[in-house]
Amino acid sequence: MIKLSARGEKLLKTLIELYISEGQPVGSRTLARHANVQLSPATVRNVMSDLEDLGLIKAPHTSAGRVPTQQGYRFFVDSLLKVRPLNPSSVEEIHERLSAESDPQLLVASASELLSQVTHFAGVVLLPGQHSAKFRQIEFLSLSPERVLTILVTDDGRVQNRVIPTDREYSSSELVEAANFFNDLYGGSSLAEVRKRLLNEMQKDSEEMHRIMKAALSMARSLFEKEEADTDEVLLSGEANLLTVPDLCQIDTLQTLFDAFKAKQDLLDLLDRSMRVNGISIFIGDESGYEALTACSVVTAPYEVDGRLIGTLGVIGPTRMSYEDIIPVVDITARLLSGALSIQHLDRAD
Amino acid sequence: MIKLSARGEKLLKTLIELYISEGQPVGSRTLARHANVQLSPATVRNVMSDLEDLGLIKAPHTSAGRVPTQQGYRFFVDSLLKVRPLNPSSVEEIHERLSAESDPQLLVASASELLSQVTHFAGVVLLPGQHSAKFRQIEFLSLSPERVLTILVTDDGRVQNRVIPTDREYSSSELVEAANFFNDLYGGSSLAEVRKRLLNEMQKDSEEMHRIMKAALSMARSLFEKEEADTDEVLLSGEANLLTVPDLCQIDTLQTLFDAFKAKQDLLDLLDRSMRVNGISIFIGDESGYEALTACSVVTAPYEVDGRLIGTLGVIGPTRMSYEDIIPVVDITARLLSGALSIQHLDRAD
DNA sequence: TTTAGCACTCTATATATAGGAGTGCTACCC
DNA sequence: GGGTAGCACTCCTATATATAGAGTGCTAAA
Repeated sequence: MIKLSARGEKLLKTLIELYISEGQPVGSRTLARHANVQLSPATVRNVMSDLEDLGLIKAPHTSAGRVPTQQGYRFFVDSLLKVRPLNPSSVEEIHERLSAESDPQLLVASASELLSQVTHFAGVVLLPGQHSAKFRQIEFLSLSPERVLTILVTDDGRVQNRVIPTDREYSSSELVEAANFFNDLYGGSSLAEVRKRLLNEMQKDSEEMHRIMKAALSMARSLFEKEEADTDEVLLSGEANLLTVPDLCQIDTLQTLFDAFKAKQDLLDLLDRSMRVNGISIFIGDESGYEALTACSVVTAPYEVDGRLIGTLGVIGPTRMSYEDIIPVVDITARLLSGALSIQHLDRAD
Repeated sequence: MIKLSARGEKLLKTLIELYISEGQPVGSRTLARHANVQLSPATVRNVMSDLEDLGLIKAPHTSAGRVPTQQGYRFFVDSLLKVRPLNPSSVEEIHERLSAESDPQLLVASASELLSQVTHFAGVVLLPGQHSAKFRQIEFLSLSPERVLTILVTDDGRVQNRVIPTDREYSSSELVEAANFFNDLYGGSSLAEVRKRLLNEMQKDSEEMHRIMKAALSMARSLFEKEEADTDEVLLSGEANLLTVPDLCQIDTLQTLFDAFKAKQDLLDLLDRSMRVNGISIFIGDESGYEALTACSVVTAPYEVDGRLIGTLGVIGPTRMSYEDIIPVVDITARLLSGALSIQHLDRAD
C-alpha cells in the first residue's frame, strides 16, 4: 500500500482532478496555482518528481506536464475520492424514468439507455441467462391446429414465448392439463435443472408415460432445447456517445472498442466478475484484463430482485472520467432498478 | 432525362466504378487506361469536360481527377448499372442464416444483423408498429391473485405480453371466457380499430355490460392503452461498421450520423416512404432529404408476409458504395425474409 | 475529330525555423 | 534541510517555405 504525505496526496488529488476536467497534462505552475497550497512551482516539481517515482503520474514527454497513470487513478479512486451522494433532483429523475416502464425486460433496457444519457458515455447491463432463473410457470396456448404457443414465466419476472409446431391437434383442455402437469412437476426449479430433468425423462421409455405427460414434454422440449444455447446477454447503449470523448477519438481506438462491443464476450466476463462483488466495482484501464478497454474505465454495480443478485449494470467511459460524478449515478441506478424490479416483480407466493 | 453518347456512358461508368473501388479522384490517364477504349488522355479529357458540364462529375479542385456527383451516381444507378443476380452460394448462406431463427421478432433482428455483416455497412429494418397489424388472438393467464398476464398475438406472427395488475382475483374459467369473448368480438380487426372500438365500449354505461365483458375490457384496456404510444420501430445494426468507411471517417461526420441514428425519426420516415414502393429503392446522398445522410446512400427493399407489405429493410453505407453488390444482397434478403416470415407465419385459416 | 505538347494550378510532403511550455538541476536563502 | 529562484535544456507545436507530382485546359497540328 502506497503511503503519501498529506502534501503529496493533496497535489495528486488536485492534479488528477485538473487532468480529468481539462484533459491536458498538468504542469507544476498550474498545479501550484490550483492546489490550495502556498508553494512555488519549483517545490511542486519536486513533489511531482516523487509522485512519478512512485508510478502515480508520468510525463508524456520530457517537457510536458504530468498525467495520472493507471496506478495513479487507482490510488485516487481508492484513497482520495470522496463520493458525495447524488443530488435529490437527479435521483428523482432517474426514479421517474425507471418507473415509467412496466415491462421488466424493457426496464433493464431503459436503465442502460438512462445510464448512457445521464453520463454521456456508454451504458451497459448484464442480464444473466435463463439458466440461473427459476422456473415459475408454463402455459400452452393453441394458435392453430398444429401450432402451440408456449409461454414461459421465470421468477425474475421475464416472460418468453415461442411458437412450436406440433404433430397433432391438441384440445384446449389437454393443453391446460399438460401445463398443470408441468408446473406441478418442475415449479421452483432452476431452468438448468428443468432442462436436465427433462432430458432425463426423454431418455425413459416413452411407452410407460402418461399421455398428457408425453404431450407436455414434447412441447416443452423444443422450448428448453432452445434455452441451452441461450447465454447471458449484454445490453449496450449509447456507444455513439464515445465518439465525442476526446481520449478515444482516434478512429482506430474506437474501432477496436466497437469491435470488442460487437464480440461482447469480454464485456460479459467482466460484468460477470463484477456481479460477484457487492457494491460498486471500478475497473481502470486494462485492469479489466482486456486490451480493448485499455483507454477505458468501467464502473459497475450489481442489481438484485428480492435480495437475489440478478445482474450488473454500469458505465463504460474513458479512463479520464469524472469518477466522482459517475459512481453515484451507477450506484443509484442499480438501487433504483433493483427497487423497480422488486416492486413489479410477480408476487412470490401464489 | 440526360442522354449521353455511347462513349460518354462508357467513360462515366468506368469512372464511377473506378472511384467506387479506389476512392480516389479519377484522372484522364487512369480512365483512358481502364476504360476499354483506344483514346488518348487528351480526348478523354474532352469527354470528361462534357460530363462535368452535365453535372455528372466534378473535380474536387483544379488539378485533381473527377469524382461522381450525386446526379452522376443517380444516372449510373438508373441507366448504367446492370445488377447481376447474387451468386447461389451467398444466397444459400443468407437463406440458412435466416432459417436458423424461429422467433419472428428475432428473425427481423437477425436479418438486420445479417445485412450489416454481409455488406460491412449498417443494416436497418423497419418494423411497422402494431397499429397496422391485425388482431388475432388474446389470452389471459393468471399469474398470481392480482396479476394477469395478457398475451396478444397479431397476424404478422408477433406475440406480445404484459403483466397487468387487476382489482380482484379472476378464476381461470373467467379468464378463458373473457378471452373468448374478446377474440370473438375483435378477431381480424386491425389493432388500431380494436383500440378505437375498445375506447367506445368504455364510454358506454358499464351497468348494462356483461360481467365477463367488463372483465375482458378492463384487462385489455391497459394493454391497448399502451399500444397507443407504440410506434414504428427502426432496428439498426452494425453501425460500428461505418467507422471503417474512409468517406465517413471524420469523427464529426460520424457524430452527426450516429446522432441521427439515435433520433431515428428521419430514418423511420425514409424507410416508411420506401415501403410504399415495390422493389428496391435507392436514396443517394441527400436525396433522402436528411442532412445527416448527405454522405450516405440507403438501399432498401420492402418485405412482406403473405403478399402484404410488412416492413422495409436495407443498408446504409457511404454514397461511394458498390451498388452492384449491395443491391442484390438487399433484394435477396428481403425476399428470403418474406419467405421465412410466411413459412413460419401462423396459419391464416384456423 | 483526335492527339501531342506545354504552361499552369493545386495538393501533399518534407524541411527548416521560431516560440512556448515545462522540466531538472544548481545555487542560494531561511 | 526544506523551500525557492534562476537558467539551460528538451521536446512539442505551429508556421512558413521549397519541392515534386498529378492533372488540367488550351492551342496547334495531324
